[in-house]
Amino acid sequence: MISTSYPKLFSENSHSEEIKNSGIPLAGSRKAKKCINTKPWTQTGSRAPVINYGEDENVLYNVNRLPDAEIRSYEKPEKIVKLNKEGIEIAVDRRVALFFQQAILCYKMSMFRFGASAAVDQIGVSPKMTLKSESGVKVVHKREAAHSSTLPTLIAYPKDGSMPQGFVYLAGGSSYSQHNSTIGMHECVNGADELIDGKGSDNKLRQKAVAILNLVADGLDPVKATRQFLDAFKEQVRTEGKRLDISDPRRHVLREYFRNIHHIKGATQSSELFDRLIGLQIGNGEGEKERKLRKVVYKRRFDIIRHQEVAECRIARRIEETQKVMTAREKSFLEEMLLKEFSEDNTRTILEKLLSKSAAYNDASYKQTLDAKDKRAYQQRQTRIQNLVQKYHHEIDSLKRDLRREFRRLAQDELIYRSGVFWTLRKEVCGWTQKEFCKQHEQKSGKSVSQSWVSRMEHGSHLARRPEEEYRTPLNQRRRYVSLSDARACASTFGVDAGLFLPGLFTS
DNA sequence: TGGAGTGCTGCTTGCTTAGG
DNA sequence: CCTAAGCAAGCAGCACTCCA
Repeated sequence: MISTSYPKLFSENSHSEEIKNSGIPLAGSRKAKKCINTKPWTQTGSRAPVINYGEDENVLYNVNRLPDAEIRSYEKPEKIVKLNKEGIEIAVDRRVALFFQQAILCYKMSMFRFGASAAVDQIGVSPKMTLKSESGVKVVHKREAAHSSTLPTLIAYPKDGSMPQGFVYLAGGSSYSQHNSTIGMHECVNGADELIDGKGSDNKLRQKAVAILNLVADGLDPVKATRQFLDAFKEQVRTEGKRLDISDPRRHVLREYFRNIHHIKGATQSSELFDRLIGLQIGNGEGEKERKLRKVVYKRRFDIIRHQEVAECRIARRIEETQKVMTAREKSFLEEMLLKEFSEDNTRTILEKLLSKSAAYNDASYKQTLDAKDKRAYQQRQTRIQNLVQKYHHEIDSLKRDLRREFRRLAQDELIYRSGVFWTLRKEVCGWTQKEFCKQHEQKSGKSVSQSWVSRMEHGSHLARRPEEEYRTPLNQRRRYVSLSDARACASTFGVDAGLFLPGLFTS
């Protein structure tokens, strides 16, 4: 079985300990982060939301150019909902995707009992939208920032009673930003959300979702859990809808929700939707090979997703620690400095996700598009950042050292993940011996490899057989790192998509 | 000054064999 | 029979020297 030869790296035990140790208690007041209509370098959260506003683009970008009749029509509930149709569709999609992600992160974390609290972070603010015509017809749409997640603030309580007040589960990582990103829509949409979610102890969706996650922590499969969640979601929408007056705009929102849920529910019957969410292409078939592939690869994928998230939180905590002594302005300068410092592809991706901020403004091509005023602002910031680096050079040097170590570790973990996938595919999915693989590999890729080569490829997938000091050959002779080009060539031999070997990126 | 030659080092890899 | 590790060959990169 997998467990006997699975490296410690991905064990549930080590994860839950680490998550607990870096857990931070719930903060008091709600913080909202602006992510559009600012300079690109101050766009906190610009990467987290899919869209900022849910309205139809034709209206959104023409608020001053619409005919009177159309403007007036947007006072009617059904038209308000139609205006936000796309936003609602994305919101429902994300609710399901984000629940699935949360389920993966909670899977087998039986050390914790989970609970929920109201959102304390909000990425994206939502100013009102005014539709106005030349003749003076004016309709104001009050917007509210609607969280896409049912459980933006998931609280974990260690069952051993060591932290009775609990802590925000995996706060600071990129999944946390995803769960706290919002879409700005007419207030009736958020109103409908509030009806569905409830406050946590009223047997509405939030409470039901937490209950499902607690089952997941005890071993319920995240895919099954997501299907259960969808059922609960649908049921809640139906119940709330029935209670509302026919003229209530929220009723129309709920009806639109219902249509979307019905649609997604169809998609969740097959495995393709879940494959896509964790970045796998297994194929649309539900045959024997696909079934087997899912059974073994999903577990690996869940593990690496959780593992990355824990690492991200650790990195986020380390950055926060350095920021503690700084003013708010200096804090944002520090983030920019890091984005610039770690600009190689792999580290940049991690940091961008983590800080919910795109570093594109540092690219030469972007700088050329700036007008004179913006260019000056950009330059000014660069000077200030340099001053910051001088002021805190001691703290910043130490932070950079630590981050480099973290990134190296992450890269290492990814290699171990790949070698695990290799072993799984050869043994569990294809049922080949190492020698058989050599034969197949030569036939399919033309590259001749030895049995030892295969053994070395798989070395990372199991724990060391003996204590390290007992080996006479160094590690680099026993292990071969699975490079991306290796992965591609081997994927074709196994007859699977090369994406299986790549780290699973979630809803990004 | 630059190119060829030399030896050192570290890394990868196939062959062989111990051990399950 | 299958897999992992020890051993050693082969190879690339590098510093260094020598010579035209």
